Amino acid sequence: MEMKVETDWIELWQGSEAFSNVPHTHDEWMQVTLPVKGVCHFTQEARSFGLEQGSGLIQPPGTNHHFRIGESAAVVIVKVRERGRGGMASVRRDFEAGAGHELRQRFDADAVVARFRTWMLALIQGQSAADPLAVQEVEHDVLAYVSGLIGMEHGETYRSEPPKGVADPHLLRAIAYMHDCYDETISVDELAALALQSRFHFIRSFREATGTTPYQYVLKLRVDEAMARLRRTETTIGQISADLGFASTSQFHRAFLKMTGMTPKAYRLLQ
DNA sequence: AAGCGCAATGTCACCTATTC
DNA sequence: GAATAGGTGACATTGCGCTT
Repeated sequence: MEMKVETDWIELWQGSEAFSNVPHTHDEWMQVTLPVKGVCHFTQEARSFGLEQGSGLIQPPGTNHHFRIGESAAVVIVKVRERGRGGMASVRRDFEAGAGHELRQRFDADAVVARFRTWMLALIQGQSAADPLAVQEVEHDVLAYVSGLIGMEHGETYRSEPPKGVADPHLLRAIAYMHDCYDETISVDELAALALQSRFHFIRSFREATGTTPYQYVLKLRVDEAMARLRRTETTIGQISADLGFASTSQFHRAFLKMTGMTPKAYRLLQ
C-alpha cells in the first residue's frame, strides 16, 4: 500500500505491506528514509543493510538505492528538493557542514507517523483549496524536521521543534526564504513583506527572535557556505564570492574576515 | 503595550588601486 | 590574473517618539 503527496519542493511518501522498488537515483532530491514499523531492507550503492524501526537514513542527491519491506513493515520517506523556495538549499548545507559523514539518525517512529498524517492532511487540504500559504507552511515544517534530523548529534533522538524564539509563521517564512535565496540579492523590504510587517518592525522582531539583524543573518549564511566550499572545493575565491551573491571579492573578503577573523585564502590554507 | 515612522548613525556595496 | 585593501555613496540599523 502506498500513499504519496508531492509539492514543488517536497515529497511525502508512505509504503507498507510488502512493498519493493527498483534501483534508482534522485538527482535533485535529498531523501530521508524513516522505517516506522518493522525492518526496511535497504540497498545503497550496491551495499545492503537492514534499517530497523526508529533508525533513519539520510541520503544526499545522486545516491543509487532501492529497498523492500515485508508484510508487517511500514516506511515513511521524506524528500526535499535541494534548491527552491522554502529553504531547501539549507538541507544540503546542514548535511555537509553539520552532520559530516553521519548518514543515520535515530528518530521517534510514533511521532513521525503522527507528523506524517498531519503533513499529508494539511497538504491535501492546501492543494485542493489552492492555498499556497498552507502548502508553504507544511514545506517549512518538513524542512525544519529534516534539518533538525541532519543537524543533531549521532545517537540522539530528534524531537522536532520550531527554531527557538521564532513562533511567528510569517517570520519563519521570511527566514526560510533567506535560507533559500541567500546567494541572491535580498532586500529587507522584501523580507518584511513576506513577514507581513513593516520594514522597521520586521527588523526588530527578527532581532528579538534570532539575536541578529536580517542582513547579518544572510551574511552569515553566505560565509558559512563559503567556508564549506573553501574546505571541499578548488573553486577560486573570486568564483565562490560571485556564486554566493557577493558583488565583489572585496566585499566577500571583508565579510569573511569580520566573521572568521581570517581571510578566505588563509582559511583555505589551514584546511 | 504593540506597531509604526523619521532621522541619525553605522555598515555595506561598488569601484578602483595595490600587492603578490 | 587573483587576492587584498582603500575611498565614497547607498543602504541597513538603531534610538526615539508618536499613534492606536
